[in-house]
Amino acid sequence: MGRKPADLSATIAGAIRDAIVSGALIVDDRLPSEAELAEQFGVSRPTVREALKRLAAQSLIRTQRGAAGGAFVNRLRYEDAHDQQITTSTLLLSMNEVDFDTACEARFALERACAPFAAARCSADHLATMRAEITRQGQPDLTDEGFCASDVAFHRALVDAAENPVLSYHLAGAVEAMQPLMNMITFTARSRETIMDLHGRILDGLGSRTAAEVDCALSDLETYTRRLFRDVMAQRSQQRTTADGNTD
Amino acid sequence: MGRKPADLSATIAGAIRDAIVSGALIVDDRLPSEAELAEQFGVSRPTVREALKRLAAQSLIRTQRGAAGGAFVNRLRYEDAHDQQITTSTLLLSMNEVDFDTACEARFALERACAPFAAARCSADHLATMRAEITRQGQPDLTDEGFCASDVAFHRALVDAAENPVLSYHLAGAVEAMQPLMNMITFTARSRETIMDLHGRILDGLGSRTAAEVDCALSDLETYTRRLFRDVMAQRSQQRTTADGNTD
DNA sequence: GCCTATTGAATGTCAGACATTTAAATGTCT
DNA sequence: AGACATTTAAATGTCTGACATTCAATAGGC
Repeated sequence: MGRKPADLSATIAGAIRDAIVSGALIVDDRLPSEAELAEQFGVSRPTVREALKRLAAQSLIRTQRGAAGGAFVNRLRYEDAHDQQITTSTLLLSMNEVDFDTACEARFALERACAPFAAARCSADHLATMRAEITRQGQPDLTDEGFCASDVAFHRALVDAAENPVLSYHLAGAVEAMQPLMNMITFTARSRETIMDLHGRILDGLGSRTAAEVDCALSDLETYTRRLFRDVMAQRSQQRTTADGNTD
Repeated sequence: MGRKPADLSATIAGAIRDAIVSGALIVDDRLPSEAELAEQFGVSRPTVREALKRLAAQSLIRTQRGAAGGAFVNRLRYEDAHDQQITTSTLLLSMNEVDFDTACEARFALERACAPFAAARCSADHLATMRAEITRQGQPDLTDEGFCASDVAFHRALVDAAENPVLSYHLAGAVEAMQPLMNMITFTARSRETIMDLHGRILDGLGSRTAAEVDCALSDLETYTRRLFRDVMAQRSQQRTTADGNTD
C-alpha cells in the first residue's frame, strides 16, 4: 500500500488536520504541548514545530506563548479565509496562463449570480458606499491605481450587498484576483466615463430593486471589458509588428 | 509604525511570499539554500525551515532533496488550489454556525451561474458521467455514503461541463463543502427518487442544450432541499420536546 | 564510450540548550 | 481579609551542532 513516505512534518500536520476536520478537536481546544506531541509521534520537537507551522499557515491553529500557552484550534474567520483565497486565486491566475476570456467569464458569471440577492436586500449603507465609489471614480486627479482600487471596492460592495457571507467569501477571490488583469486594461485604455456610467446603471438597478436591470448592466460591463481587452491586444500586436517586425 | 513583532518564521515567510506574488520570483525559480537564507535573514536554519514549511503548506513552494535539490517556486495547479479551497470552505462552514439557508442559497446560486455554460458546451463525456452517476444512485444496495458521494460527483460533473477551469475552481469549494450538511439530510430523509428525478431533469436539459430547463431543475432541487431541511429540523425539535420535555 | 562507484551539496531529522513570555502561585503589606 | 508585588514554572521561540538521507554530477574502471 506504499504511498510515498512523505515528510514527517507533513504526516503529522495531516494527522492533526484530520483530527480538526473530523471534529475530534473542536474550536479553542488546546493541543498537547510541543514536547508531548513530539513524544506521541515519536519525533523531535523541531519536526513537530514544522508541522504546527504548516497548520498555522492555513489559519487552522494559533499559538500563544507563556504559561497557559500552547497551540489552539483556531476559529476560521471569514476574513482569514478571504485573504487566503485571494492570494491563492491571484497566483492561480498569474501562474497558469489563464486566458482573459475564461477568467472574465467566470468573474462576471459569479457576480451576476449574486445580483438578484443584492437587488432584493441591499441596504442604504451599501448603496451609499457604491455611490461614494462612483463619485471618487469621477475625480480627475485620481490615479490609475486609485481608480482600480475604487473599482474593486465598488464590486466588493455589490457582492456584500447580497447579505450572504458565504457568497461574499466565494466571490472575493473571483473579483479581487482579477484586479491585476483589469489594471492592465484600465491603465492603457482608461475609459473611465463608460465604466462609471455602467456602475451608475448597476446602482440605479439596485436602488429600484430591479434585478434584471442590474444583470443587464453587468452583462454590458462584461461585453465592454472584453472588447476593450481585444482592442488592447490588437493594438499591442500591431505595435509589435511595426516596431520589431523583422527582428528574428 | 509599531506592529507586533511577529514570529521570525512568519516574517520570513511573508517576505518570500511577497517576492513570489510580486513576480520577483517566478515559477520554478530556485530559492537560496536553507543555509544561505539563514545567513541572509540573520536567523538559524530551523527558523528558515519553519518559514519554508509555511509556504509549502500553501503549495507556494515545493522542496526537493539531493544534490540539485532545494526549494522551488511551485506552479500552483488547479488541483492543489481545489483541495485547499475545499478544506477551507468546509471548515469555514462547520466552525461558523452558518445557517443552512445561507449556505444553500450560496451553493445553488453559484451552481446556477454555470448552468448556461454547461448547457452550451457540455461534452458527451460529461453527459455520460452524469448519466452513470444517476444510474448508480438508483441501485438499491448503495449506502448512504455512496449516495452522497455520487451526488457530489454528479454536481461536480455539471460544474466541469461548463468547460471553464476558473469557474470549476471557485465552485468546487461551494459544492463539496456542503457535503457534510447534505449528508445530514439525506441520511435521515433519504428521498432518493425525488433527487434522482431532478438529476434526470438536469441531464435532459443539458442534453437538449436548454439552459432554462437546467436552471429550473436546479431551482426545484434547491427548493426541495430546503424544504427537506425544514422538515428534518421540525421533526427533531418535536422529538426533543417529546423525549426530554420536562428535563431541567 | 559506457557503466559503476564516489562524492558533495542539499534537505530531513535529531538532541540539547538558552531566551522570552505569560499566567498562576506565592508572598507581603495594609 | 484583600490588594498588590514577587516568584515560579510551563510553554513557545530560537540557536547551535551534529548526523542521516537523497540524488545529481563527477571520476574512475573496463
